Amino acid sequence: MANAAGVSIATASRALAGTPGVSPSVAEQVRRVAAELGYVTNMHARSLAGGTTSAIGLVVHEIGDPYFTEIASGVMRVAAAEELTVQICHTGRDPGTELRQVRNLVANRVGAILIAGSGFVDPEIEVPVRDELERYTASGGRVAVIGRHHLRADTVQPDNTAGGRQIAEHVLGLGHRRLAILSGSRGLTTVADRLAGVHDAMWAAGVEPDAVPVIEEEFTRDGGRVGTTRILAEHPDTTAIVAINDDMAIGCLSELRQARASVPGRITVTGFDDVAVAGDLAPGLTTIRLPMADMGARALALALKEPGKRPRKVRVGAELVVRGSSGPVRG
Amino acid sequence: MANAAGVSIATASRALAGTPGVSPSVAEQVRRVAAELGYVTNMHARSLAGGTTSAIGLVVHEIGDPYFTEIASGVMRVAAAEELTVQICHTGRDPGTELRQVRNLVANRVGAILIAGSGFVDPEIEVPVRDELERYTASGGRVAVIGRHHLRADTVQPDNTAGGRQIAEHVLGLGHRRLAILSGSRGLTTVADRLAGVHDAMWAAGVEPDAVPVIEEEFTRDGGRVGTTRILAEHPDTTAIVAINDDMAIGCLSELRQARASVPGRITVTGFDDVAVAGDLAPGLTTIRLPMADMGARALALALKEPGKRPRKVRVGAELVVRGSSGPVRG
DNA sequence: CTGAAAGCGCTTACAG
DNA sequence: CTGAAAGCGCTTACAG
Repeated sequence: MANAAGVSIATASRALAGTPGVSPSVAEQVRRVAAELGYVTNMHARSLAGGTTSAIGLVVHEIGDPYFTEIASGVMRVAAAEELTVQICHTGRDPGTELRQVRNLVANRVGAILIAGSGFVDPEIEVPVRDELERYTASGGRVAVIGRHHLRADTVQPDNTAGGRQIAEHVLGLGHRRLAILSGSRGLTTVADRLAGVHDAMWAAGVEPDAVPVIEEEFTRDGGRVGTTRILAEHPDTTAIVAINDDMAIGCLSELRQARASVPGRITVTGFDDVAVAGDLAPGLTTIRLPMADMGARALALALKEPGKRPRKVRVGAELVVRGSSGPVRG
Repeated sequence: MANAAGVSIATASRALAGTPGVSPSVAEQVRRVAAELGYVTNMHARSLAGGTTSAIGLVVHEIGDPYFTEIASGVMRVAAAEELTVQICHTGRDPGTELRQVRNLVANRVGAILIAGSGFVDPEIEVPVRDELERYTASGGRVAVIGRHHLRADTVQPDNTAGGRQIAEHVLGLGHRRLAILSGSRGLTTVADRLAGVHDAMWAAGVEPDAVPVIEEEFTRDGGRVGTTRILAEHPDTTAIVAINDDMAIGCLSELRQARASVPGRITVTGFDDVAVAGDLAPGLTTIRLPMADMGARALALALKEPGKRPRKVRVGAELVVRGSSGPVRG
C-alpha cells in the first residue's frame, strides 16, 4: 500500500493514523490510494505496536434483560461518539463466567472494562475478579463499575436503598400491610440494597419485616411468574406485591392476569428500574426510575477520564413513578 | 513469563495456546506459572502472528430495540459456547454509519461479521457496504446477514411477506375493512416485505390497498405513538391498526390507552415480531412470531461453517399468535 | 518434545 | 517533512 502511494510505510502509517508530521498533500494522497485499494489498517498490529486500543469491554449479566439493554444503549452512545468499539459479554450472573469474561477482555487489551452487572454481597466471591482487575489497572487499564461491588474502581452508584425505601413508603402509604416481596437472589448487592430500603420503610411504619415474606426466585420475568404463583398459593391474603425489579414485576402482572386477580383492585404491584416498557403495560407499572442509559454513559465517561488518586463515585438518584398498578388497600 | 517457567517462549506459547507438541507435564507447569503471575496472552499479538481471531462482529440498528436485543441474545449464546468475543455496533439505521461500523470490524480483523439490521430496498444504498464486505470475504472473512439484503452472503431469511399476509388475513377475517397501517420507513426491506404481504391479503380479500392509509413513522415505539395520533386524527373511523413491528404496536397501544380508545372493543391492534414483552401487555398483543434469538444463533452458526460455493439461505417461518388485542369488528 | 529465528503489520524514536 | 530500523508479543515452520 505504501508502495502504491510511493511513500515509506512510516509515512503511510502517519497519514492513515492522522499523526502530525506529514505534509497535507502527501497525507491526502496516501488516503486516496488507501481508499482506492480498499486498504484497512490492521488494528491488532496498531495495538501491538502503539500500545493503544479503540475497544472497550462491557460486562452484563444478560443482554436480553432490559435493564442491561438500556445501560448498553447508553454505553454505545458515548462509545460511538468517541469512535470506540464495544465488546459485550454475558455472565449469566455466574461469578466464574464473569471471571472468564474479564480475562477475555484483558487478553483483548481493551482500553477500559465496564462492569454493569450487580456485585455480590459476599466479598469472597469477587476476590478473583478483583485480583484480575487490579493487575489490569496496574498495567494501565481503566475500570468502571455500576452498582455496589467489592472492587476498587470508579463507580456509578444508583441509590437502591433510597429507591427501596420510596417504593415501600408508597405502598405502605396506600394502607397496605399484607405485603409480599418478589426478590432475586439476595446474594446480589442490588437486591440486598433494595431490600434493605424496603425494610427501612417498614420499620418506620411499624411493620415487622419478618412478618413479610420475601419470595426469592430468578431475577427475571420468569422468576416473577413463578414467585407470584407461590405468593398466590402460600400467602393468599397478600394485598401488595413489591417486586425488586421491573422484569419480575412484568412476570408478576402476567401471572396475575392469568389468575384473574385484578390490579390494583385486588392486588397492588410495584417494580423497580422503570424500563422502557413499564409505562406501556396495562396497568402502567408503578416503579422506581433509574436513568439506566445515563448510568451506562456515565460509567464509560468515568473510565475514559484520567484515573483519580482514589476511586470516584457518581451517585445517581432514584425517583418514584406512580402509575396504575398501585392503589389503596381495599376496606 | 517463559523465563519464570524455565522454558522458551515457543514452548510457553504452545502450552498456553493448547497447541499439540508439548509434553503434558511441561504444559501443566507453564500454565501454573502463568496463573501465578496473572499472565494473560495478548490477543493482538496472537492474531497478528497467527492470523486467527476469536472475535466476531454484530451489526444492529439499535441494541435498545427488543428485536435486536433478542437476536443479540441468540448470537451471544452460541458465541459463548464457541468461546468467541462479540463486538456489537449500532448503525441507527444510517447507511453511512453502517459502512463505518463494518470498516471498523474489518480493521479489527474479526473472524465473522453478522449484519442483523434490515437491508435497504434501494440496492444503490448497499453498494459501499457490499464492496467492503466482498473485499473482506475475499481476504477470508465470513459474513452472514439476517433479512433481505443486496449482499452476497449467507442469509437467515424470516418470511416477512408470509407473516404480513397472515396478520392481515387474521384482521380481515375478523371483519375489519377500515384498516390503517403503522409502518416504518418503506425504504427498509423488512418493512417493504411485510407490507407486501399485507397488501397480498387485501387483494385476496377484495380490499383495495390504496384505500388503506400507510402511516410512515420511525420504526420505534415513539414512531408508533406519533403515527397513532395521526391515525386517530386523520382516519377517525379506523377499526384496526396493523403495526409493522411490535415496537410500534406497543407505542400504539400506549397512545390508544391515553386516548381512552378501548382495545379491541373500539379498535384492533396487531404487531409483528413477538418480542418477549408482547404477551405481557394488556391486552396481550396479537402478532407474528419470529424466532429472533434463534435467528441470531443460526446466523452465527452459518458464519462459522465453511463457506459454501454459493451463499446459503436459511428460511425461517413466521407464525400468527392471537392474543387479546384483536377482536371482531363491531357490527 | 523443545528452541532459535523469522515474521505478522503496524508505530515510534532517531537520523537526515 | 520523510525514511530506515527496531520493536510490540505472539505463532509457526524449521532444526535438532
